[in-house]
Amino acid sequence: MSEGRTAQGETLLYLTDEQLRQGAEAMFFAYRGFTADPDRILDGLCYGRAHHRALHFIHTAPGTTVNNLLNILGVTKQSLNRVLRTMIEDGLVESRVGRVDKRERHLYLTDAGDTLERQLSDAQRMRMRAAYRDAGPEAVAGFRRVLEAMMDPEMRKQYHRLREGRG
Amino acid sequence: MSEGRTAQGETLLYLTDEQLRQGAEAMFFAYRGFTADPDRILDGLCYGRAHHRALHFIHTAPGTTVNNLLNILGVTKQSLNRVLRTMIEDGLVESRVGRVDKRERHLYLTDAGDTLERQLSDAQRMRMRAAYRDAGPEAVAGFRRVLEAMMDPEMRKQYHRLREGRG
DNA sequence: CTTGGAATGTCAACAAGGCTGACTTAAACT
DNA sequence: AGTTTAAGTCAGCCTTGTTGACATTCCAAG
Repeated sequence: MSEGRTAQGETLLYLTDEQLRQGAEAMFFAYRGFTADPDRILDGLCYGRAHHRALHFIHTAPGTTVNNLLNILGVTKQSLNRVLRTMIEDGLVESRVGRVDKRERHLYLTDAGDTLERQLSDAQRMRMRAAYRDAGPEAVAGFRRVLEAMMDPEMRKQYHRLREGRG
Repeated sequence: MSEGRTAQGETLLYLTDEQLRQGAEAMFFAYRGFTADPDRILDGLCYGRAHHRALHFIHTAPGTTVNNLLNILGVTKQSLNRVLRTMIEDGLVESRVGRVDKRERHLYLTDAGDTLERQLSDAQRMRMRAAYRDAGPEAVAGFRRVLEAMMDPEMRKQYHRLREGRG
């Protein structure tokens, strides 16, 4: 099992414990880079990574309900409510009572919220664009394939749901 | 700039803002999966993700100094010291005074520490192994290439330094 | 019409794990 | 001898996650 060999004796180098360990380290270091630029921007403001995540997914799925956002982010409503409330107070997010079901709140970005979201995402995308360009299209395809395989099934559903109705 | 076209007019689909946005979402959801299994194990014990990270890198680089570990993890010594102290008290980590420079402390896993590290890493690797197998070797190579391109230069150095003297 | 359940919001308390700043100790360097 | 460096410690703060309890509002089924 820790040999990385099939019954046929064919060596699957990329499945050795050592390779997997290096993959985990790459994931760790890369995620740090992934979040570094938005984090730096948010440092000055009184916001954090949690605010960025909420902004991102409200931008992606405008009009989403609080419950839906909860499932996407995987946090408790109390935790989300804290960041959401400050952003509503600060005029970045608008919460509209649902028309069909008035219990639900639908979330939208205001112009100010859109501006901040754009700023954060631009910073993040700049790094990703450079990484994608360095690695090339085939590598990017593989990157996406492995990431998707690594998700929990629940999260994979969310991921695909978000992609519907876009490109 | 948000068109994803070169000066030659060649469309680089994988560099559109929309593709990059989806990549960011994939990264977010995948990282959740990446940490989910060890987190579940640590839930029962009185440890967290920070302990896992320390265990992992002490395992990877036995005899590392505190300062070195600090740089790898990218946290303050106070933050690291908190998790390190509990694990030393609990007999998972051993701190030996340096022979050449007695100011330094060199960190090693005890047998108990190695056992826990193994347990956590096995859980994490099981998911990665499945993801790697699903995606295939070429995808894995691309995955690694993009992750590496995404790191901060400082972290990329650390990453390579760790790989030296291994496979 | 009433009642049960669902969606949301809120309050309080707590924990993990980051951070800063100040300070000590011991060892090493110059 | 004086300065710098590695490590550890204490105190306090912030963000962001957690539970649990409870209020409100509304839909829908009986």
